[in-house]
Amino acid sequence: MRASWRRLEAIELPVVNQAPHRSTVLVVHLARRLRVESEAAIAHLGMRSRHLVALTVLRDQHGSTQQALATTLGVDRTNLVGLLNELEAEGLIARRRSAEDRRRHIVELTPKGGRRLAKAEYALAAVEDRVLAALDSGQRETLYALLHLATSESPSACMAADADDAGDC
Amino acid sequence: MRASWRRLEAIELPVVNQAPHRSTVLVVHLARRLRVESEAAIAHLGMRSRHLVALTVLRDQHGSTQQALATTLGVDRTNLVGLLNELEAEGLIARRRSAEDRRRHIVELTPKGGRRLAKAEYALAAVEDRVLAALDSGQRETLYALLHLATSESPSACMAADADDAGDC
DNA sequence: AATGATCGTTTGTGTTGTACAACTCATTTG
DNA sequence: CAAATGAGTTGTACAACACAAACGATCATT
Repeated sequence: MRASWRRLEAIELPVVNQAPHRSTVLVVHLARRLRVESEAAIAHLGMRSRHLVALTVLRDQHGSTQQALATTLGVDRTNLVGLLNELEAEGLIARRRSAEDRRRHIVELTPKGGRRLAKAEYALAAVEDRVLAALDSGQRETLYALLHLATSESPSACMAADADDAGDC
Repeated sequence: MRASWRRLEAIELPVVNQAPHRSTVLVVHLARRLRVESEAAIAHLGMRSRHLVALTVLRDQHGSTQQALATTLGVDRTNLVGLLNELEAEGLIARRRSAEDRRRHIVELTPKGGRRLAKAEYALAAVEDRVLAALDSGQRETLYALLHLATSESPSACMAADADDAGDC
C-alpha cells in the first residue's frame, strides 16, 4: 500500500516529501518576545510597535489608501484613523487627497517619518541582539529577506497604489 | 581616524559592513496576520494561538518549570497558571512535582498534547499557504529553520530543565 | 438631477489579553 | 525557627481591538 502512495506522489514531489514545518507558531512566539522588549526600546521615541509596523508598510508600498493600508495591516479601518492621526500629529506621515478619487486619502511617509523609523530601527539593534542572539549576521539577513518577501507580497497589491499605474485587477 | 576603525573591525567583519536590517517590525507584522487567520483555523480544536505557542515550547524543551516557561513565553507567571490549567484540563499537558524541589511544577507535553499540536499544525497549512504565498517550500523551510533556531535558544536554558543535568550557571 | 454606493471619520460599546499587586500555601534554605 | 522561593488565587486596571451606527464628501449609474 505504500508503493501506490509513493507512485502517486512521486509525480509532483520527486525526491523527498517530508511533512513541511509550520512557521506560524514560531513567528507568533518570536513576535511576542520582540514586541515586549521593543516597546521598551522605542518608548523614548514616543512610539509603539504598531506605529513602526504602519511606518514600515508605508515605506515599502508608498502611497497607500487607508483602506488598502487597513487590509494590509489587518486592522479595522475605524481604528486605523486614530493610529494615523497620531502619526500625522507628529509629522511622520501625510495624508493627501487622491486626484482620481477625492474621497480617498493617500497616506505617505514623510522624510521626518523615514528618519524616525530609521532611528527606531537603530534602537532595535540591542533588542535583536538579545532575542536573536542565536542567529549570526548572515542568518539575520536571510531572515529579514524572507520576512520582507513574505510581507511585501501585498494580498491586494492592485488596489494598494493610487491606481494610475495599476492595470487590470 | 577611519583607518584605525577599519583596522579594528576588519578582523571580524572583513569585506562589507552594511547597516543590518531589523527583522523585528516584520516579525510583528507577519505575526499579526498569521495570528488573526490562524485563530479561525484552529478554533474547531478549541484552541487559540497562545495555546499552540505553549505546546510548541514544551515540545522543544521538555520538562520546563512554570517559572522558566513564563520567562520563555514572556508572559506573567500568574497568567500562565490559567493557560496551563486549560491545557491540563484537556489532558494536553501534565504537571508533576519536581523531585529535587517539591515546590516546582515540571510541565510536560502529553502524547495527546503532541497529537493535538500536530493536528493544529496540519490545520495551519491553509493559513500559511495564504499568508506566506510569496515563499516557496524551500524558503519556508529556511524560514522555519531560522525561527526554530532563534526561539529554541532559551535565554535561561540552565534553569529550564529539572536541574539534574544543568551544571554551573 | 436623483439614487445608491464608497471612503474617511466620529462616537460608542463590548471583549479580550495582559500586566500588576496582594495574599495564601507548601517547601526549601540559611 | 526565620526568610526566601514556586505555585496558585483573586481582584484591579489598562490597552488593543473589533464591531456597529451614523455622518459628510464624493463618485458612479441611471
